[in-house]
Amino acid sequence: MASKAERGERRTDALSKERIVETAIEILDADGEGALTFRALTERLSTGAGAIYWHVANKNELLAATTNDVIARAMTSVVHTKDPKKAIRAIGLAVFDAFDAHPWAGSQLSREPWQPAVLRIFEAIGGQLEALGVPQRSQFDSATALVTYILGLAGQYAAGARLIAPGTDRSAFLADVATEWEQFDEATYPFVRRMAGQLRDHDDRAQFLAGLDLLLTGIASPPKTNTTT
Amino acid sequence: MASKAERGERRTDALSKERIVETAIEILDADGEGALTFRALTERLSTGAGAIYWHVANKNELLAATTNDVIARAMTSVVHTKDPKKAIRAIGLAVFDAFDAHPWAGSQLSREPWQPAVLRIFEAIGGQLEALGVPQRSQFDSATALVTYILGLAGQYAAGARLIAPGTDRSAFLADVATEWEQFDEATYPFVRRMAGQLRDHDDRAQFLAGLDLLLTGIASPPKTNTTT
DNA sequence: ACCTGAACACCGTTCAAGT
DNA sequence: ACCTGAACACCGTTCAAGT
Repeated sequence: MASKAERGERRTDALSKERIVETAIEILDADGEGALTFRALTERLSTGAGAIYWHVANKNELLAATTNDVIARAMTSVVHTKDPKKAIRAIGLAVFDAFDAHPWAGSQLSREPWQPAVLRIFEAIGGQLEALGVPQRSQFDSATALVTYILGLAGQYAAGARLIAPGTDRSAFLADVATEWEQFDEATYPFVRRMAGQLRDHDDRAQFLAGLDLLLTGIASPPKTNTTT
Repeated sequence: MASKAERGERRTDALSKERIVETAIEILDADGEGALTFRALTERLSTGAGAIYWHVANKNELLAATTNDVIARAMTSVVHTKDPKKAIRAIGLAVFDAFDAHPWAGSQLSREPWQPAVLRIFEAIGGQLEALGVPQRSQFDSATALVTYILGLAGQYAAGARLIAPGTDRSAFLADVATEWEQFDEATYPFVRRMAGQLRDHDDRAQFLAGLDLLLTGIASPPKTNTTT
């Protein structure tokens, strides 16, 4: 009655959805979105295309699974706090760091926001709003605004990763763009020109947090009653 | 010495980048992102693939051009106001309406945020911050937060368009998702469950504006000085 | 039940050749 | 200078056939 597993004969290299997802993440991390093809995957797993399709419906499902993996891991790393603002900041930074490490996940998330991964972020953030003093009727808008902001960042990060060739110096890249900004026409792009210096020196993570804090400040402010007085 | 144009012999059907971009927008609007292929384009323009490559470097450039067209048109429709908050709201809504009418543009924009279209939005919004009383050193963070939020929305809208089959009833779709939300596990998704009703009834445009106002409130609030007192 | 791998339909892009 | 359209390399997906 002893199963194969009990006899220790389990093949550790057997194909499974987990192993496929894991390998896909390795390819995505190493060589980016464009490198994940079924051919690359079959070669790496030394199998045929049909074998992968036995475990996974199609490429979209595979990408969704990789993204969920990465986000789920990020969410479990969030330390719990009583302070709701700190908690939301911690969630935001965990997601930010996940996008920083896996920019392809940002691309996937901003393209398919109905994924479980997004719902998890939505739930985690929403759960803090009560403690923040946000009235029930405003909680949906507030949580959506926060998630939209985070997804916006996700897309930008993914785009950055596509643009900055792997191995290229980030600050050199920013300096190049800043120099472009400085050369724009003063009449039509005065603000962009003025911001060039700040673009060159800014820190993405700090800037993300600054924006998150702006939203949090707005959310925690008492709503304007434009009815009486 | 009279040119062809002066003699009125200009062929109105001559190929040009403008005509290619225009046709691409027609295809994208009618049948979505997936429908824009070089084959569909050559058929519609009754020409060869090489002819298109003569005017346009590649598909990415073509998509960037279509998006810029759509956003540029949206930006010119923005009515000018003295009130900086109203002005930023008007910009946001113009962009929102553009994504509503052309969801594929949202997809493109959130994937390639270094495009001229984004810079135009960034400039238009940034130009209002001085009047809003935002200090110079905070303007970069504030403008970036607003643009990130708008790009986040862009991605979500594009995703929605991909998900909701053309011709499907939007409110029926939302009702389906809301019903799913109501059936989630109470222990792990209490917030999501509580929000199901609001999801069913919400208005995207109003919700977008609500989030924008949260950001604006945060931006207009005097910054916390955590040094003295 | 799970895997193999050739075959299919389709894609963006190139390029020798035409006008 | 501008256009034609066959050809190329590559993609996701299918499926008859194997174990």
